[in-house]
Order: sequence, then structure tokens, then C-alpha cells
Amino acid sequence: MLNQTPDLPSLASTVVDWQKQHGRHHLPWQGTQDPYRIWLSEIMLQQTQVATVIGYYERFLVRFPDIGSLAQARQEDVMPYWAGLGYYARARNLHRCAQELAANWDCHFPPTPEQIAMLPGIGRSTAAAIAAFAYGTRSPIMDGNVKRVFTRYFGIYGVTSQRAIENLLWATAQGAVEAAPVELDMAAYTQGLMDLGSQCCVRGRPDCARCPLKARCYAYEHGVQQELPTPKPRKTSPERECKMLVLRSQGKILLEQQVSPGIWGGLWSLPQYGDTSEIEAACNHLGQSSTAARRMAGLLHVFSHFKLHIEPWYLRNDTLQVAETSPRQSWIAIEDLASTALPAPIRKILDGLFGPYGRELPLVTDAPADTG
DNA sequence: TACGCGTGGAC
DNA sequence: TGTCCAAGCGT
Repeated sequence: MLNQTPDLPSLASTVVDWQKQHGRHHLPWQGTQDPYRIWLSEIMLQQTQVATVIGYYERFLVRFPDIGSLAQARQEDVMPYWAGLGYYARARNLHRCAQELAANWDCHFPPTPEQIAMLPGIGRSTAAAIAAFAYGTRSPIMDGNVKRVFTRYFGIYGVTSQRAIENLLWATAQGAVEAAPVELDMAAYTQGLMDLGSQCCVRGRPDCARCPLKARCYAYEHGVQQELPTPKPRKTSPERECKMLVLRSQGKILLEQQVSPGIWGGLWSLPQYGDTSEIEAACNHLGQSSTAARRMAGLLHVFSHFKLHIEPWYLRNDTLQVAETSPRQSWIAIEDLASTALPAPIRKILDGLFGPYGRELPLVTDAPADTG
């Protein structure tokens, strides 16, 4: 917890005030305290976006208007109303849960979040949401929205799916509720956190200007919104591939200065293309048939966060006019390559062609495999 | 504890 | 066009 100045007592009230003014109020499952409708919406909304859920929610309610009607149905009558929504264990658990409620609770929900969380398909967060919306219970939720808001506001680093971070987030959420005034509108607070997370404190480009918490938000103060929540480490780094063209004319090579920020920013690299047709287009632009270009041995370059498969092509034509074809391009004499700022794999390609002393060496052709 | 579960949206 | 991920839970 890095935030030195979180205003815990006013946090919840700030969220409630914002929710009442700027939050969502017209979603189909709002404006009711019916635990059945709240429950159904919470289950459908697990890992599923609001826009997707709305239609399913309304069709489901027409067919199964209450716990009793759902409990009496056969599972094969329920599943068609879930088809296309995904995560079908949710529907099976929903049906089982309705039958448990009918059998043990007279078609009502238990009174406490702890008891609600014992029902099939309902975990700690969903139970807290049902209790907050239906009963006003002061029990915090912890979904993707709240994780985003809290990791940023409090400056909580670490992968949120890990136990220690998860525990810290729950404790923080509990602390925020306990510090709130007794008259706190718990339904508005719970909804407000989710509205903040989905409308304002979004992952890609958070709209901090509109955020009621920015005055004491750690991520806003330190400009680290993009670093929080801490992203899960990739198992396998992504792989990309590209073609590069070694264009030689009159003892010079066409190089391209890379932009900063960016990969190899400020260094000189070879003109780069997504696929062979782009190389052909570039050759044609120079009035040169691409059939004269020869493919060289490919190589693999490993960055910290991805792997790049490079397929170099070599084209020599000493009749080409020695004029740059775009502002960032420049013809560099082969004997000057040694003193040019080249990324490692580019130097390897050029050294393979011309040697470290600028001598042209035999080409390796038709060798598509990576040579490292 | 980490992973599987489904589909569609965003970039 | 691919990759990530969204109102999580169960195992």
C-alpha cells in the first residue's frame, strides 16, 4: 500500500455522491431489491459485458420470473435461455441453487452474505453484491472493476490473482466500508465502484479528469495508471515476424532511423516490411523487379517482451539513384557501417553480407530456418 | 494455487 | 489479426 494520503473516511461517500450524479441508473436489474433478479444479473454478468447480458436477462426473466419457477424447471428447459452466453456451469449452478433455495429456504435468499456464499455458483463477491443491493448489507465486493479502482487509488502493486494481493485488496475494501459513515447507501456505493471502474477507471485510457477520487489517487498523482493493476506475466512471449530489405547501390546501404520511443529508437535499421508483397512494392517503386531480390537466412531476435523472426532479403543494383525515398531513410557507405549505431541483429545481417571489414561475402540463400 | 470455463468487444 | 480481457467461481 503506497498511497500515503488515502482519505478512507470520505472514500465511500465520495463514490456514493458520484454514483448518484454520474453513475448508471437504468440497467434492467437496477431499481429493484428483489434478490432473485439481482442474483440472476450478478451471475450473468460474471466475466460478461453488460451489453451482452441485457437481452439474455430479459428473456430469462419472462420464462422464469421467480425462484420457484426456476426450481421447478428441468435443466434442459433452462439451458436454451443461456445458450450463447458462455460459461455454462453458471446456468447449471443457477438451476441447482434455485432448487436448494426452494428446498431449504422457502424460495428466499438467506439473510447474510456468508450464508449466501455457500450456495452453488455464488462466491464471496457475488454474495456481497446480492446482500448489498437487496438488503443494504455493509459487505464489500471485489470484482475486476474494484480491483482496478483500488490498485490505482491505493497504489497496490502485484498480480491481483495472487493470494497475498487478493487478501490485501479484500482487507482494503473491508476497511473502506468500516471507515464509512453509518448512513452510507451501500447499494449506491457498490454500484458506484463498478460504475467508476467501467466508465472512468478503465484499463486502457482511464478518464481521470472525470474521476471523483483523483485528488488522492496514487496512480493519478504518480502517473502510473498504465502500470496498475499489475498485468499478469506472459507465459510465452508473443512472436512476430517481419521482412527486411538490404538494398545496395554504389557501395551504399539504405538504412532507416527508428523513432523514439519505440523498438530500437534512435538506432539505424533496415527498411522493414510485413510480408513479401510489401517488398515487391518497394522494389517496384524503385523501378526494380523484386525477382532480383534474394532471400537470406532468417534469424530470431529475442526481446525482453517478444520474439522477432526476421527474414532478410538482399538486392544489389548499382544503377539505382542514390536518393532517399523517405525522410528517415539514408544511404550509408558500407565502410561506415562499423561506426553506425546498429541493433545487434541488423549488424549480424550486414556483417554476414559484408563482413566486419566491409567485404562482401557469399550469400546464404534458401535457408528459411532461424539460425539464431 | 493455478487453471479451465465461452463469447464478444476493444485496440 | 491477434491478443487481452470482461460484474468470478469451482476444482
